Amino acid sequence: MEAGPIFAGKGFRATTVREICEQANVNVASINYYFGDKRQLYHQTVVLAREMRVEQVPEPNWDASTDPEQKLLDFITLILRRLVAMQTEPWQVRLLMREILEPTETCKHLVEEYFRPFFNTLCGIIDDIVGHRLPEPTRNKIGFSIIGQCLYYRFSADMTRLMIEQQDYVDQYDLDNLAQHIYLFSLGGLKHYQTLDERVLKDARPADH
Amino acid sequence: MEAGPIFAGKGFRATTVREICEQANVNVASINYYFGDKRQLYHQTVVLAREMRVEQVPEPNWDASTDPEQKLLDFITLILRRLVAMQTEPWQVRLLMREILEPTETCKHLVEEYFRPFFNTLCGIIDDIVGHRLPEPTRNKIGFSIIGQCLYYRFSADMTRLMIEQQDYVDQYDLDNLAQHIYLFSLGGLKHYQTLDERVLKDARPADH
DNA sequence: AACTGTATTAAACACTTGTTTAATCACAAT
DNA sequence: ATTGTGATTAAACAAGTGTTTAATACAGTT
Repeated sequence: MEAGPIFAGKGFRATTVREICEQANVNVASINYYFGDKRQLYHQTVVLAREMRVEQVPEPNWDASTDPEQKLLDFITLILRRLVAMQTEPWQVRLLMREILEPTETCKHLVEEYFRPFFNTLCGIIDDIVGHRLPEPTRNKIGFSIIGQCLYYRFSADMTRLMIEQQDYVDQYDLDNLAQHIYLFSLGGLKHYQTLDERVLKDARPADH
Repeated sequence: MEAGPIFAGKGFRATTVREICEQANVNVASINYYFGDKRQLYHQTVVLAREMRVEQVPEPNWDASTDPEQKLLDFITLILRRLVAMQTEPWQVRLLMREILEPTETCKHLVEEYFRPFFNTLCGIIDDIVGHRLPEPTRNKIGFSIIGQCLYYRFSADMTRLMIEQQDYVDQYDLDNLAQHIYLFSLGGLKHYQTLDERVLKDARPADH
């Protein structure tokens, strides 16, 4: 499968079937013969990318005794490992990133099969740490805050590198360092909610007049 | 300038000069006559988009008495207003987003002229809240955590809408609601650093053996 | 050896792309 | 009225696009 890296690098539109076929040393007609058309090849490639990435970076195994804060750190590390590959960026990541940014039909499939259960796991961890059930929108937003921090280092990686010293990026933005930071920062945010949420929720929703 | 919305919607490559010219009711040769080629038109359009957006959403005016926590809330609101337009997404935002994700030469210009000073303002606010100077990499990462949370709701907006109930999105993810959440969450993260950073920094850097 | 179904190929097809050309137009200055 | 200059146009251009076709090659079966 030579299509992956090319789709990942240039997107669906900018990728030509001729380039793929040349890379794979097959005839231009092969894609239409085997996949129907270019679009279906793309769809198959995205699905494959997700499967490969999940396989490459498996989930941590927790048992009943694993405490929720450790789970949070593990989970953040998992996201960073899966979506935010550091030194070399595997094509699978960039391809999935494109789907998140500009969803095609393929993305619905990704959400149901992968993102939603993934997000639900995170929500469970949040509930465990806070100790009591937050209102669902609040809980979701906390989840998005954690994921958002992680995704930043993928989506904005190129720009971030333009912002800070090259050497700092190598030294201070490795995976464990980032995971540790996001963990600490998010734990702080969570604790803050834990102590404030009753008050805030009461204050934020006065009788609307 | 009819090129903006089209470039924003489909990207440089997928946009055709003929579509732009048709939209603008001018001849296909006009772009080459006025801008040289398609690429230079794109560059001009990005620069214009940034200028328009800054003008559309001006910075808040603070005085010496404004306390830093209020500044943080204002700043988060500013980012959300500028980059994460809610109901209707102006083309300027989507165009700038594309530059962040896949920087062209134009992006270097954006970083120096706009993003870097913007980020420095945020760093100043962080320093004020923490009360003492954090190590620069730590301080930067906190900044990226805050910006990352904001950008999430732009970059992943389409996907987020696939994840949660449509009605919840309308009710619970309006601009003020998000700003309030990101503010609270980030303030918690900051306070956590404020109390832990001396200890963490000592522990995290033992004699390397 | 003849047949069959699949795999592979070069070539052609129909269409779109960004850009260029050369002619025409508008209109102020002479 | 004529000239000159820049704006605007339809047409052409050359290169590239995804897809189709029809011919060929290659197995395995009868």
